[in-house]
Amino acid sequence: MEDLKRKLNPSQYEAVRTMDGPVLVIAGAGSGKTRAIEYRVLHMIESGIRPESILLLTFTRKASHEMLTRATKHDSRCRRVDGGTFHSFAFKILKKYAKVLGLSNLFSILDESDAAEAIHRCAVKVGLVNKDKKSPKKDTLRSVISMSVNKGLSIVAILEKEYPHFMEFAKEIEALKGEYTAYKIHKNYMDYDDLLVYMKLLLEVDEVRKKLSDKYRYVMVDEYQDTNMLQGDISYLLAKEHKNIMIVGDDAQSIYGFRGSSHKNIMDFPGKFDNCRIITLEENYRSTQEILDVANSVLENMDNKYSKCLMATRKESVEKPKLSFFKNVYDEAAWIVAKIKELRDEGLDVHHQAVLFRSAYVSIPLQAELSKNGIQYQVFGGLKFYETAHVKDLLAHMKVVLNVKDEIAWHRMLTLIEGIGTKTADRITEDIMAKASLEDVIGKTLSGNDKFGKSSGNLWKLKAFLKSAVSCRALPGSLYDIALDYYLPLMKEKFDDWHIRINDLETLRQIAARYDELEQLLADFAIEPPDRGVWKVEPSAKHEEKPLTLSTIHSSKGLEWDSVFLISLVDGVLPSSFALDSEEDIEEESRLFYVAVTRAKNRLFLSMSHEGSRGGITQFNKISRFLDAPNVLGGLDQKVIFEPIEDPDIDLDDSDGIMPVYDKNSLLKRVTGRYS
DNA sequence: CCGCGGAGTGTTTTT
DNA sequence: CACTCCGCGG
Repeated sequence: MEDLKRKLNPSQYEAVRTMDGPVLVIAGAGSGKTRAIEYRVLHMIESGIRPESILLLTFTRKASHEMLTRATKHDSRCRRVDGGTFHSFAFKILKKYAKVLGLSNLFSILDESDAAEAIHRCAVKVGLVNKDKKSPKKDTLRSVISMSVNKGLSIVAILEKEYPHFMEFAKEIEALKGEYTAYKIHKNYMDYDDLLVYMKLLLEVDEVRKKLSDKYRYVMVDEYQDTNMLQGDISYLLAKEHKNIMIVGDDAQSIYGFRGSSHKNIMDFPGKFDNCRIITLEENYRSTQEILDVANSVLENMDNKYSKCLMATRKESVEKPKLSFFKNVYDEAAWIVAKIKELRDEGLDVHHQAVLFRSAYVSIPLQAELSKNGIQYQVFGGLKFYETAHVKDLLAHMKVVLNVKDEIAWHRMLTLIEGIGTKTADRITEDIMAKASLEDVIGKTLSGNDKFGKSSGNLWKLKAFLKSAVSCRALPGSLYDIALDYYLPLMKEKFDDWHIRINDLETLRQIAARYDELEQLLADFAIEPPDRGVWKVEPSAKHEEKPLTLSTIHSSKGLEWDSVFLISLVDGVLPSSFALDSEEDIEEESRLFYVAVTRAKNRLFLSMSHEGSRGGITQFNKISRFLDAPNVLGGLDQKVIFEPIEDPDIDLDDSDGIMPVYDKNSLLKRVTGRYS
């Protein structure tokens, strides 16, 4: 106990010691909330609480893993604490209890593009694919329906705010939403939202809720400012019986509004329970005051209600945050890489440094520069490799082995085959849907007669693949191997750049080989997708250096580094141009900036480049509006590294006075040896 | 009915 | 500028 008191400040200590009843912890950036949770888990277990009865819900799998690993170092029993994301927890529970809702516990998860595909199928059924009127596309429909589910608002309300020009389709989309829901139930599909919707529904069943409350006596939810209405409801329901719940969050770091999260959740929490204890962690242990000043002054400039002002506990300071301007992104990338190497040479390993950005695409020039310099890096956020067409193709071949009714997967597989288009694939899929098992599909649907016209000749390979797939359905690694054997020729047909794409499949192979259950592999891919692997650097990376982190700001949440580079601080990138017409959205962007800045412990480098290209033409980039304010700029050390200068060639004399050597025809002759 | 080629469009953040 | 949708030829 004395030990705890020494390791924690009074607020943290209070949070750790308060085990029973509802607790709200408002924790500013860098205030040691991870530490508080870590020690709270530890303290609970040492006080005799069974680790299995603790549930730790976090926003990303990375976060929960990190927390539990740290606690496990002190006490190995911490490993038995249950935790994960809301989605993965819901999946786990639904596997066990789906039958209570009348659903099958053998369901497949639809990721976003699968869901869009499914919605498209329903849209065709409902007649929402209009030729004359410009009807919304499948991705738009998916997004509207999902937002309406997550925010608990009507389709009309969502359209009003996000897609007013599609207002005339409101009734049809409302109908589509119903159709889509029915479709998923019928086909044993769940999309991401369903996991939460059905989890909540389950918790509303008294018997189930009591059972789960008996098991999970203590609930903790981290990053609560990023939960949406459904996740909030799930949290209340989980604690309804015993009220032992601690939520931790920071309204100034709410950055997932686009997904329906609301910092109102955190404000409303104390009202949901009597005698909710509120603990505030204010002191910042992470960053220097100079860095915090930048963060503070950006929030100051918003007309919002963040009362918090971060105060550093650290007194020493390394250097003032620096703002640098460059001519173009290549100069920016080159300077950053040079700086990273400089810091490394001073003894700061690259793995204590990170480069953060608003959108993944702005990191591409930097990635090129890093590879050129042989620096290992790892990218978080942005396009996931499991979302790429080739990975989805291959996974489809594994999905149908698990769930014969997965018509989206069947359809995907079939259209890969030459001679089979949408229509034929529809017909075959329909036939498959009437079969009870994979064996039936092989024996009946693919029985060899040519009821599917000229494409039938190409189906025998599929049949052969499925035959061998049946025999190794229990072994994800082997299934992967035979699926690749079958898919590789198709992939070479489909993609010119298959030799690059095959790297992702190799990653997939390594992952698949680690699983001994197909179902778990596929679920993890949908719900807790692995990050893209460490980028392999040419021949020999120097003695297995841990990689540099490149990350979207969203994915950097909760993490910290000694030195942070925040790049592309251009108005239209951060804040994103999508946010510009809504005050509310711009505020969220400013919180994003705040999150980014507060990741840095000692050094912060802000940068932008002036030469932008939008839609083909170059334009002059303006500095992010968040920086362009006296109180922010005042706290920065500014360097104009490359002024946006004119192209030096312009200063050369032009060709006046030099006689032409070629005309067009003689030039052609000179170059090609031919006259036109 | 497949598949190719041209036109057009919108381009973020994540489970 | 990459991807999707549409229209046409085979």
